[in-house]
Amino acid sequence: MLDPVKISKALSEPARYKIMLMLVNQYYREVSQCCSFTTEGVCNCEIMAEFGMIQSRVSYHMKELTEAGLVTEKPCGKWKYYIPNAETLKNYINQLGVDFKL
Amino acid sequence: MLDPVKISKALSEPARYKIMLMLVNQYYREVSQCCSFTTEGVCNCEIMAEFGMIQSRVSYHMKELTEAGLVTEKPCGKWKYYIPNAETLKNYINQLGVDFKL
DNA sequence: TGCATACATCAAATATTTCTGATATGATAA
DNA sequence: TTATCATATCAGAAATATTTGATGTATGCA
Repeated sequence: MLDPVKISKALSEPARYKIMLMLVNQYYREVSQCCSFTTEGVCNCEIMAEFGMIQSRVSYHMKELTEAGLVTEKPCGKWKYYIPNAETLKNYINQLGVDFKL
Repeated sequence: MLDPVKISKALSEPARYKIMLMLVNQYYREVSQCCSFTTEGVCNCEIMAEFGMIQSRVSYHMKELTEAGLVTEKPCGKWKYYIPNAETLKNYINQLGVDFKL
């Protein structure tokens, strides 16, 4: 099911942790920076701008986060929006509690 | 203070996660396998035996766990016992909750 | 249609982590 | 003391992860 080692690894990269923080804080806004209509989620190009990262690097990290289940992708035309997956984070925390008897 | 990225990294290695599970489940026993008296904690050689790992490999991983604050060392003669640090795990979980607004 | 934009993917380079065997340190016991 | 045992540390090898630039794919617009 949920693999706490895999999620730990996804969170263990500083750039990825920062991206997760950004997603959590900005994923719901009135007006998106890219699409001309209201939407939720943060797109690739916003992450590039925020951290000064090149496009392929952002893509790589978003794939890692998505494969760990920490992020959900929402394509929107030629853009792609990312939404943090609170369920996975909750399950991860819960699993740690069970595994380590907290 | 507490660095969630560092703790994630410590937990992101399969061998280390398994060692943490072992520590949590065995750190308090009536009779130690190594010392001739009752003690708490699991020693290096028990971890070696449990997972079939060589000594330097166990030492390496225990150092990583200790430096992340996940384990506390308790020297006992020529042995060294490791005790899981529940406080760090709790703080880690708490920090994730704050950071990701759970 | 052709062009521009956004993101994905690839291969190569670089960086980092993990593993191993050798050796060092420190404690115990004869 | 000397021998032995448990653990630490080191240097090199091996394995993995990350970064980059080039190229591919798909969408939207003129």
